[in-house]
Amino acid sequence: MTINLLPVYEPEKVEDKIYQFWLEKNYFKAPREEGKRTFMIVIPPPNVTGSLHMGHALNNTIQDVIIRWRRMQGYDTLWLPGTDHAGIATQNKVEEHLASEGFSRHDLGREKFLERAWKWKEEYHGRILQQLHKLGVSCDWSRERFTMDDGCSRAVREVFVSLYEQGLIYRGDYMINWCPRCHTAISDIEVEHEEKASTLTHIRYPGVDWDGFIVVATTRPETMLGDTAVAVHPEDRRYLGLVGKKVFLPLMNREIPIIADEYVDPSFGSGAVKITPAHDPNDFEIGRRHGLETIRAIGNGGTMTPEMGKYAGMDRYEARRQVVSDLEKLGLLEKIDDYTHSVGHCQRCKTEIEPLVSRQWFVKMKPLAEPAIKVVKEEKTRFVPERFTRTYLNWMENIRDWCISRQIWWGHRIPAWYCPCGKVIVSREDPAVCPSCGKTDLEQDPDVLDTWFSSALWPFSTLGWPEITPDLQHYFPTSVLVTGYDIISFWVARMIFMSLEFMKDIPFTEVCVHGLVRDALGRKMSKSLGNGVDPLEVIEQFGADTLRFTLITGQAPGNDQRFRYENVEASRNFSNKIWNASRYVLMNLEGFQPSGLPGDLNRHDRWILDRFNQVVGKTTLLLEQYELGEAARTVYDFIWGDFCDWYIELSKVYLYGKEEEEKERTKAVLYYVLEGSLRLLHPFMPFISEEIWQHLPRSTPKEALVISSWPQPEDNLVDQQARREMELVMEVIRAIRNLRSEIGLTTGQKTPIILRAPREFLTLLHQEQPFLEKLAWVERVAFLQNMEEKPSQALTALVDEIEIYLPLEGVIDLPQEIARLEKELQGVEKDLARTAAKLANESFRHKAPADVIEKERNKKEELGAKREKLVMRLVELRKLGGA
RNA sequence: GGGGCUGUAGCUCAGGGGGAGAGCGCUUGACUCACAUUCAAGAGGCCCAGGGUUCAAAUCCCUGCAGCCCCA
Repeated sequence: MTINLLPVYEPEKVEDKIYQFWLEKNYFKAPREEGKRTFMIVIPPPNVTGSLHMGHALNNTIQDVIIRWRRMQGYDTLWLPGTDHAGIATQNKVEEHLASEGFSRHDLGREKFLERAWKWKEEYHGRILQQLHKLGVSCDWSRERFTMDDGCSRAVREVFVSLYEQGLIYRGDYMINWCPRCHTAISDIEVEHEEKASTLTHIRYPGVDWDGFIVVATTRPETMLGDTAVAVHPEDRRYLGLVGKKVFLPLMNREIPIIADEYVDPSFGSGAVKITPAHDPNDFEIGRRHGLETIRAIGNGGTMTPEMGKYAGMDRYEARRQVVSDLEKLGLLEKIDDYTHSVGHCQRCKTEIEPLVSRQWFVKMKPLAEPAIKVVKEEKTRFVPERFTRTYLNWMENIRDWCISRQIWWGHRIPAWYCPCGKVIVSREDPAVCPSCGKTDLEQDPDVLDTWFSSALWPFSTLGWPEITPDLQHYFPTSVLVTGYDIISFWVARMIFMSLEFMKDIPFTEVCVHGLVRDALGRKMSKSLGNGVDPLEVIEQFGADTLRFTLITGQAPGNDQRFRYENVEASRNFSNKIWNASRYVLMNLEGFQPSGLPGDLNRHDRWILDRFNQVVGKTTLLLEQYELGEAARTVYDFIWGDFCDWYIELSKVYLYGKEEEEKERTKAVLYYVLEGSLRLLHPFMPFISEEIWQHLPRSTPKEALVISSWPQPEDNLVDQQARREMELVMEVIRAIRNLRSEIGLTTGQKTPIILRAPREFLTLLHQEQPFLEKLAWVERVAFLQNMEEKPSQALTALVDEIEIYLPLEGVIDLPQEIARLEKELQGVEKDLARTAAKLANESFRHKAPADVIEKERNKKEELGAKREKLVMRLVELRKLGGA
């Protein structure tokens, strides 16, 4: 075969071609074979708001590594892709776009607006797909889904109606979080809290029919316009006589009661608090307990309501200033203190949230949360790393009802209809007439559902539920969910309780949680900072394999990572290393037909095969534990450190030598290890591994690496002796190189070497002589007999009990050599002292395990021998140099 | 206020009860017949501080300090 590989790997010439090849051959399509063990992942559906960022690249790479590995292991594998309609986020984008044309969504109307939104979805969906292809993910595209496609919509409808029928979905007037900019209610977790420097305004409320006033403090003076009471703690002596009396609400000229409630903290401020049931969650609760009136002071647009007298229509911040200044004029402003408190912001647009009372739809959470807590406590679903179990449980155990209605247009319309007679109809089919009065002018609720409502059904809606499809029966529950820790409560938790409710089963057995990809300085990547790195750009410049490998090796389970181009380059260099190692092997495989490993393997072969075998075991174990970063590093170290740096170098002695038999044997081993390494590498770097694999000669008709098998450790490849011997040989080679560099020899300047070794090592060293010469640039190896005199003018090194001399007649710098050996002696003595102390310790000898003691004894012996040799050598040198 | 994570070489980070690791950077040398996106050698660290458990702690536990995150 002709070898036509360039000396530098060019991913752009390979990746698209290979991906097309995989697609054409349908390798990603899940076979759904009865009786075969299944492995399934549903993709966390990317939002159709825009393009994919580095976090998506990481998330999808992790999934792809896992799914490719399992596919190679022979599982019936399904990775189901899809996208999310992302209600508020997408609506905002489309509205922004409209605004640039000078329209609002209301100018357009609901229907036309939705057309625009679908168009938007089509465009970005296409972009996302293309990006995922570039990344090389092996999703089953024939099963792709969208949260608003017909099937998912049917699932949403079924779930809503069913929960409503069970009384688990209800509608009512409650305190919700309102975003005045998005103009919709949002759920508790869509509110981001931020510590903010603010002020605490102390206001005097004069007594009605009693002298004096009560001081209340607030961070939001404008809400006082909607106050309907002042509350104190029932046991607060300062106010004992006042409970039940009234105060005068300034500016609004209303009288409001003084009430007593346990909730009030008497140690905070004056011990009295203003109560605004319409604009504070706690006040709302107190208001309900005491039957207080709820007065809306702030409207949906963030401006004061028409009932607010002179403040009506004023922006809430302007009203704040005006209220304070008016109070001051009236002499009712006690003081203003600096104060820090946390303020809620809209997750989507960062506008300050307005808590207000509004009529919304809610999911009753307690009954749904209980089983969801149970399955995680019983480890039916397991978080990796485990610590995220706490995050999950903490949220689930403190859960509150979920506000699911959104006052936007893009999303699943709430399947509720209102009849003028007052009847509310929630049904699976669109109703034509009111079942109670027969009227036909029914109106559907204008609101849509929280995006996460449909995402919560994702693991089963994508498999066809509510229909019981073959896919659903075959693949559900899914195997693992791969996701960032930032959406455990948004998404993971909700999938678990929805799945338990509707599938009567967990949605997945494991949750593999990863961290965020930050910028090189450790900051979150964000649009506003402009510090985001576009994955596509990295792919174009360095290739998808490189990006994938960078993300995977930079990853420790559940931890954030920084994206740095230094790491990208390291990964790029690694792919080039693999490329060139493969070139070397292929160049030497002329006329080779693989037919398994030969029977007579030499030490080098047995060593690399033993190492390979170890790496297979270790990599597999790490993947099972979702330690993908460690797994990738293991493969990296093996390919570069063992295979390239050592075995390939050793193999040159055979391949460039004369023995035909040795050449054939070496070729077989090179082939075996390279081919196996490509298989280990494939989940991490699918493109380059497939490309090279396609160039390998084959005797079996297997057609692609992607569907080949995952290597398994084999007992007959274990070889402890080869391992020990090669470690020694490598150490000797390193020691010689070390000596050579002491005196600045270049690789071209070959030197003789004199060895003196115990008998047990002589055969080994004799056999390894050509390799010592090749790898340590030695021209001649001489062996000293036991009693023979050592070379006086020479550098010395010790490996085990092997003495290595690098003769240097006349040029040796004696004082320098003595200093070097003294330094080494110091190190040896330090180690020896520690070991000796350990062994001298009686409790160590009694309580430490036998193997540890044995090891320590051996160490002591070795170190002792080494010290002796060093001391002797120093004596000789000192005699010579007179130093 | 509750919970969590991190603190290891100049930088970024792995690891983890018994002899301190990688990549990058740095120093020195080499275009050695796969690769200079390379090869070889080297310098560099009381593994945040204090206490406890243990024969043995960088590793486990507690406290503190510093930074980050989540939840209320």
